[in-house]
Amino acid sequence: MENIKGLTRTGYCAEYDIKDIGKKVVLMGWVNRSRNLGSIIFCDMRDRTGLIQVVFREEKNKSLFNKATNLKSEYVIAVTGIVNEREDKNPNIKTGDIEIEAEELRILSESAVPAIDIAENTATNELMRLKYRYLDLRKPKQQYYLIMRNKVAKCTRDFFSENGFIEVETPVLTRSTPEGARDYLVPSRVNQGKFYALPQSPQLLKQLLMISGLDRYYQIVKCFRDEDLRANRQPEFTQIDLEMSFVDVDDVIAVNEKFIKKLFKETLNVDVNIPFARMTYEEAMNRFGSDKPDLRYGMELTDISELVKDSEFKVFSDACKNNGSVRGINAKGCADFSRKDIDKLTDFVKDYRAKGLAWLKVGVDNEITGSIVKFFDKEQLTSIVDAFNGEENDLILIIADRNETVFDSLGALRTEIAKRMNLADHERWEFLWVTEFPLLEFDEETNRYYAKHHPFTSPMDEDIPLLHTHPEKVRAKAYDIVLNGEEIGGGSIRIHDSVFQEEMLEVLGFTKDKAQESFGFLLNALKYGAPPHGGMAYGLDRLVMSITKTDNIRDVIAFPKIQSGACPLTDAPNIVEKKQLDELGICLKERKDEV
RNA sequence: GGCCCGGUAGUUCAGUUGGUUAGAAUGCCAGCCUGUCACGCUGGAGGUCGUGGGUUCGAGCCCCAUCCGGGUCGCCA
Repeated sequence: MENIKGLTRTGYCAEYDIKDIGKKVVLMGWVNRSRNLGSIIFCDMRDRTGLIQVVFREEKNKSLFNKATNLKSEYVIAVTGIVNEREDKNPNIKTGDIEIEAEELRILSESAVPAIDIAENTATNELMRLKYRYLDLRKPKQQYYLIMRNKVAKCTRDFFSENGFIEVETPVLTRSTPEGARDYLVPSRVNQGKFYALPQSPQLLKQLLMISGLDRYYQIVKCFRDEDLRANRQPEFTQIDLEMSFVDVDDVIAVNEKFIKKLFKETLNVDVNIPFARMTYEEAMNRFGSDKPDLRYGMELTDISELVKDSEFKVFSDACKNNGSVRGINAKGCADFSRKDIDKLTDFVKDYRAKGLAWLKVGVDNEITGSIVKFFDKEQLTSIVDAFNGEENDLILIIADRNETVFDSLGALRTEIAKRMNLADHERWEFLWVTEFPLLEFDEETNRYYAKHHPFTSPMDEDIPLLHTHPEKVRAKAYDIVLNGEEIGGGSIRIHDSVFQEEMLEVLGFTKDKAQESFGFLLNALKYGAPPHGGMAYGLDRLVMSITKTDNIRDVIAFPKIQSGACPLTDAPNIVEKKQLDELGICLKERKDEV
């Protein structure tokens, strides 16, 4: 192996073009591919900017040529040479008009045969890719994700700095607070038997910063939640977190629309129109069965409860009687779905606790067929189909159940069918604010109310009188920002009155003592002149996913974890030395498989 | 914890009703080749078919259990 003594890189591989012909250059990078034709070798060299072809000719320099015959995939090399125009150009790569006529070659580092394909574009299984993540990240596509993520972070810092926000770091070793996700715990050596918790978000600390008078805070910050992983959920993820003093809902929304506008201009050169559409939670649920509707396509829900509440079809009439409803969607042009297809959709909605899926097809001459025709006369069927604006070749899918189940399953079904029929225009960016979320949710298992957002969210002023009489009807000053059917962020105006905050905790079932024990530091702080304040947090990873159009969160994280929460590269989590446990005063229970 | 999909050569995959010595592409090794660009041509090496058990004359294929990966429901204030 050789060193780079005396060599200074003149530029990146893909930075050169036809204008540089005749220049002497020094390049460093990886061997993407080498093609040996016998007396001439073409070597594609790669760095993070792309590829450039290097030529070695036996007739020109025998010893240099012989050295080049040793080049293999992923060797690291330094090449000195002259930029030449190619005899045969390659329009498929950026530097296809030129090549480097090699004058010197140094092999800086050899490579074992790569465990995964880098130059090939094969879809290697993810476990392998993550185990060799440093190789996987050599792929241009993977580098694109990280480069885009950096652009988002840079633009975020630029925007919030320019708008008077101050970036403040909050602790990673903090305390566990009740409510919310499961905490990651860190044992304290100095205080044995006590634990830090990693933050699920810096929520309370940023409120304290408002009380401190920082006025506007932001932070790009890691958050941790010990819950099961999903395609868009990692146990550690990054938030763009912000908080503002002396604001109400519209103020927070206005600043964030400006931010998003700048972000999309600078990352994708896309002009988004502001202000964004707004919709209340109630409207979103009624029209789309979801609090994060994708507005790139229609297929809205239709409520036919009134039409069928007295029908002889028990499934429909019972649902209406039991405070539920009968609703459906019209899958335009899907009448060619087979029974098997529809059975699969039925299984699909069962995942969302729906007990079944009723369907009607509109055929030639408006002939109506389907699973429920025998329960209705012709006139009734026509009125149902009309309610859906059903036309020839439409498939109408109906669910009768508790409202919650109806919305969950139809909302998911709408998304599923849109995916199957490719209804979404992938070039469109549909932003939406969903507002007026319910403040509380009742949990039947524990028989109490939980904060839907978090316990520090302010109710809407006009709903405060309902807090003790009809808690479920109280709406919150909470808002989510939705992009193409994905929730990319959310926030709320917070309670800034300590007495009212205590009252809220009481509604949530906290005794005075328990509230003081858990949130005493906040309740105390609120007594010392807390300004009205509110804020937002974006899921940075999800935002980058949207911008880069990937549906896998692992793509936008350099070293992500697999579904079990493990890191195949470092083998974390792992066992530790007994000595470490002793110092922490921790002794492990025997594992079942060791008993 | 439930449900669905997957696990066969270094990698990506095929493998018929259960039937001879488990195939292909790519990668790798050797040789040839002066304009390739997924270079080409010739030859070669490379497999506990995730693991364990069962059914059978015979299992990559069927059955049971189990492990691993992905998706999803629950969960994620």
